[in-house]
Amino acid sequence: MRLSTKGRYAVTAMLDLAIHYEQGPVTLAEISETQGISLSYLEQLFARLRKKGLVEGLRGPGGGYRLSRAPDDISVAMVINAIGEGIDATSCEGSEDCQDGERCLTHELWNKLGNEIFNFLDGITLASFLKRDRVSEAVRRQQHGIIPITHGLNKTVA
Amino acid sequence: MRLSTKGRYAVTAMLDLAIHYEQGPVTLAEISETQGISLSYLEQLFARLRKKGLVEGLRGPGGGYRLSRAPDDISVAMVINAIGEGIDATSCEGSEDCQDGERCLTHELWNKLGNEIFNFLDGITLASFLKRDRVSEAVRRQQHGIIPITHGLNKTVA
DNA sequence: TAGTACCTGAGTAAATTACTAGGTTATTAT
DNA sequence: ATAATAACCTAGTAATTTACTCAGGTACTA
Repeated sequence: MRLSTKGRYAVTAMLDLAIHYEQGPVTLAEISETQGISLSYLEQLFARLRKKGLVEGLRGPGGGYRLSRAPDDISVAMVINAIGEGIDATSCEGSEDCQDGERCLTHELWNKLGNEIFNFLDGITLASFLKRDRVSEAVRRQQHGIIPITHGLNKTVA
Repeated sequence: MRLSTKGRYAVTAMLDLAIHYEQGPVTLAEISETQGISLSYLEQLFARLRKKGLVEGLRGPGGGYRLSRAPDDISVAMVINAIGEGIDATSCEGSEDCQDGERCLTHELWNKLGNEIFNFLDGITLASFLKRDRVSEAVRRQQHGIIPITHGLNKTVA
């Protein structure tokens, strides 16, 4: 699980496709211009998205890319996952490297957190991401019932 | 907002301190050995954690590091935020670079998502992270009431 | 006052990110 | 047919970040 600018590029580009869903395909040249991302870099990102079955490429004039599923059937987690192939895993997955019990524990715990973040992002689809009011409402609802946020750090994020 | 191996190093190291909370300080040499992280690298990470007021350093024999707050008062978000100083922000925060409306929209939307991830991680404290059963329960509760997870992607995460 | 451990900064190899260049296919409009 | 279009593919590369090393300091305490 990894979250960086690369993932943001992919998500914003996918949002572009989601906006123009059922309006025909969108060319990478258009996305490149609108979002200010290099064309060839986009091509590399979309090659991965295509291999994961998230988008379809249509060649020739009037061609471009379009989502292969409905916007409400593609989650942010799926996009980020498709991009960052190097799933990390940092060795230690049951066998070797794990000598003492404690190390295994923290690894397992971290994997748990990773899964939870993934599940969280998997609950946000491209469609819900566009209707921002709905998203923020849903997430606000999520926040209830768990450990309340007591620290005033929300300003310093990204 | 950024999530990488660096953040994991910091979180696992902080968990180590959380485990030995009220048992006196823990030396970086110990963490380095247990977790398999370079000592000097740890020192650099802890310098930042100290500047953010998350840990206290105690010099001299029998010294080491300890949490400056209780484990249930330090969130995963705070740790990750303390480490990754380069808050990203990728230009475009109201003024320049934003020419067309659409670009502004996606940027704003992305910032929204970033905040939501942060809030999510801010709800997970070092204490709750250790009591894993509690965490997973809390997160499971979170999952209810929002967009249900329909995709079976949980295996391929990190 | 010696030892332990924090602290600082400079440098560095490896990996990743973001991008460039130069092609080849496939499709469509003329 | 043919020319334009746009996906597709491959390789290389500068910039940045990550993870680490080295060499010193500084502060505390037994």
